[in-house]
Amino acid sequence: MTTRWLSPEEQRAWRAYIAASALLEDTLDRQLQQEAGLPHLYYSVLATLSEAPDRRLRMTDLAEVLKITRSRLTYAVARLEKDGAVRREDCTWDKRGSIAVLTDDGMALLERTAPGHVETVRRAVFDHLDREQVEQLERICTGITKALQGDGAEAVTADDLPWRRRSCPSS
Amino acid sequence: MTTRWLSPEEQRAWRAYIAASALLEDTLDRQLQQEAGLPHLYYSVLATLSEAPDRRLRMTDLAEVLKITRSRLTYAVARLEKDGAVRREDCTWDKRGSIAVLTDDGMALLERTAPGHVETVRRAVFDHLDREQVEQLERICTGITKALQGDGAEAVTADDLPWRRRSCPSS
DNA sequence: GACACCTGGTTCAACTTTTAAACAATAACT
DNA sequence: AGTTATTGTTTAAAAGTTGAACCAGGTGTC
Repeated sequence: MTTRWLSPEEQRAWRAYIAASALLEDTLDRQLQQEAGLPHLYYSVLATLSEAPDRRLRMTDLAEVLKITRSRLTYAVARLEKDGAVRREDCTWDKRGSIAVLTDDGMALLERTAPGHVETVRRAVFDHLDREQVEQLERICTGITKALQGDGAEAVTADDLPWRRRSCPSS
Repeated sequence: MTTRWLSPEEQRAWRAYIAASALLEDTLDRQLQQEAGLPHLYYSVLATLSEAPDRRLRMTDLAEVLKITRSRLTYAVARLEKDGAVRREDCTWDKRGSIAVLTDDGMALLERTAPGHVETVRRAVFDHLDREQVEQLERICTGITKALQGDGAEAVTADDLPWRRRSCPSS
């Protein structure tokens, strides 16, 4: 089968994306490293936990939301635990399980550093987007995620989690 | 000053972006590692060189286009040189300079692996975007880049390079 | 031209992260 | 009961990243 190359417009968009994402990730990493002493991924772990019911999430769920491997997450949480921002608890209804819990210290760190982070994100991204573009950005990214997530899977975002199977044996 | 938090729409868009970019970078890395034996960044080095006039670019220019530090680039090019995909040449009109040149082997590698890469990008991104969205994506990303690039700087993309100062002493 | 200062690029050592594979424990299915 | 699948961690190796230090060469000034 002959290759379906990118059209010139697509190429431009793709290059713009590559540049922007590299620059953005770099900026976020530096800003957070500076202010919170954490790389972006680690901050995301805390942020995700902070919004979860009861500030706790099972490792696999957390990994799924963040789109990283469990192995990578184990490493990250180990460090966050050492920093005192996260604590691990055993899962009572599934003895294999391990639950990451945001500590008060972690919450405090988050609250202390969130404003700076949000400001960075805003300046980098949202300050120059109109309503329409914000909406498009979401749609575009959701589409990408869906495409990459194996088509059978439902979209998994933080919002889905409170009702997910592993969260709690409420049934 | 009170924090300008993200609106719910912005939050959704931001989370969608975080998820998509993590997943995308991961996918590209794996696909390219598999097919070309290179991570995405390294592939981008080759791709950028392949489009430069005479398939060569000064290190600083290359770093600027790719939005990475010179240090990081030195490391990357060192490996690519060891692989035989890139060769370094001395810059004749500026004796400090070092020029990265895409070798024939590098070009061959690129040509061999480009179809698979493009196919991945297409499936992940462009297959589910319409014309309008492609255009928006470019605009959004260009805006981000501009915002992060220090406002004084002109946008630097591969397209600008043939005419850039360091490329050639044609003046 | 001598001086100071700026740039291009590399090197180094420390560190962090990532990966993949293997593993133990537990759950779930048949 | 006996597989098979999942959860989460561990391990060792490799890779990548960083920042600072550094050299060599350019640029500008007086």
